[in-house]
Amino acid sequence: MTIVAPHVNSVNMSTRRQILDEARELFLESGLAGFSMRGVAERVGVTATALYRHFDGKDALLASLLGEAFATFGSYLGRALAGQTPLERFRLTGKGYVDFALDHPRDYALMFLTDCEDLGYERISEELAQRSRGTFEFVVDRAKECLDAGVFAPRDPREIGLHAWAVLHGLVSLWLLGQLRQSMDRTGFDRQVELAIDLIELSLTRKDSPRRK
Amino acid sequence: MTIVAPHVNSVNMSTRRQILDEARELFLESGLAGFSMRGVAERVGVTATALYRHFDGKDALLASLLGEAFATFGSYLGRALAGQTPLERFRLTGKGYVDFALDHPRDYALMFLTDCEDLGYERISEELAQRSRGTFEFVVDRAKECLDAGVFAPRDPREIGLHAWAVLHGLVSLWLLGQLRQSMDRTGFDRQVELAIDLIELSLTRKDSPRRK
DNA sequence: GTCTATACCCCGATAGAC
DNA sequence: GTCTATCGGGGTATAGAC
Repeated sequence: MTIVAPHVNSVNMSTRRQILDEARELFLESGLAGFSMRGVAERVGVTATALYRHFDGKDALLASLLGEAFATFGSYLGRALAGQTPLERFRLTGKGYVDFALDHPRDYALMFLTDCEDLGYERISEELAQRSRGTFEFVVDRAKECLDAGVFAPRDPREIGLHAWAVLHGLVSLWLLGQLRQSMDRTGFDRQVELAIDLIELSLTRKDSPRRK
Repeated sequence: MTIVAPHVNSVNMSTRRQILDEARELFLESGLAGFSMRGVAERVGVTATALYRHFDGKDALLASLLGEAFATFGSYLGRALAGQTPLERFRLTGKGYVDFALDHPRDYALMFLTDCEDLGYERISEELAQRSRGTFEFVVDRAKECLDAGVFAPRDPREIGLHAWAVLHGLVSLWLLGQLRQSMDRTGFDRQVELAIDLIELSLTRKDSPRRK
């Protein structure tokens, strides 16, 4: 536990901030594998042990980066609210999801491609878990909108949200992990994303009344 | 640079085999994070450096484990050929995929959840890349069967295969990485897998002639 | 050929001095 | 708050014993 002094001077504040900034930069450059306390310390200009006065350890530092990543992620999804119809907002949410993953691949990897136990943020701050749930709820809400409008055939909105999440996460992670590198280029991938969103919609829209779009 | 060992005598074979077995066991117990040359060596009863007489390094050792994993994976997919109709074989392929992932989570993680660059099997043996392509071709063939039978609406079979792969990979990887642990149990996950396969089928089957099943 | 011993450089983390 | 010193754990290259 860190006890904060009653008068937080600007020097302490900026040190923490500086560590965070250098940590982020190192992480973006080198990924999780190349991310080390010693590396961060060198950039900041202090010894590695000094970092432990500001963060509880490597995991805590990564958790802070993760928090920033989730904030950015939320803003990407939020753009979908500009859509004019429930279905368009649902589709734009998917777009935003993929855009975030491609714009911030390191962050995405930290958020969704790292084993929660592997480098132990199993008991990561409750604030993060909540933020994670929150973003999922956003997707579920988009699904509910479509259900209420009668665009989607009746189904559990959480099942819909999870399915859509799985489809796009699967595609994005295959791409980011290099599994598709030898069989398609970026253009081909973008087309596959389009197709995936189309197929999700196709499987969810009701067939009896063609009031879509 | 690389020492190729095409023909090895039986004495080497058994040592090599023993290393491989202990490596596999350690990997299954501890995962990639806990997998170390020193750990393997201790189990085998030799020093760590001795392993380098049999394998080019940690990556080469992991590549061998990966090869065995792909063999097992192939047998899981192959079961789908017992299906009576093209659509059933297509669906059974998906089942086999998920079954493999759940029965052999460590292997699955090594195959599909590890960055190809992270721990450098970027230029992994061509044999492995071919095996990987081969399993994908199996899925594509199942899609072709359905297309030829008129069960699926006309579409590029490779796009279908990739989509189905992405859906199940996404679902499985969210599960294996613990992303769903707090929101559903194993039963719920199994139901979601069923749903995912249903939705894939729904989005691919032709709507004009109901000659499915 | 196969192994051991040693060594070098990486890492996370702690204890205690200033 | 930051330092030095240090521990335990890694991958792997080299030298040399058998």
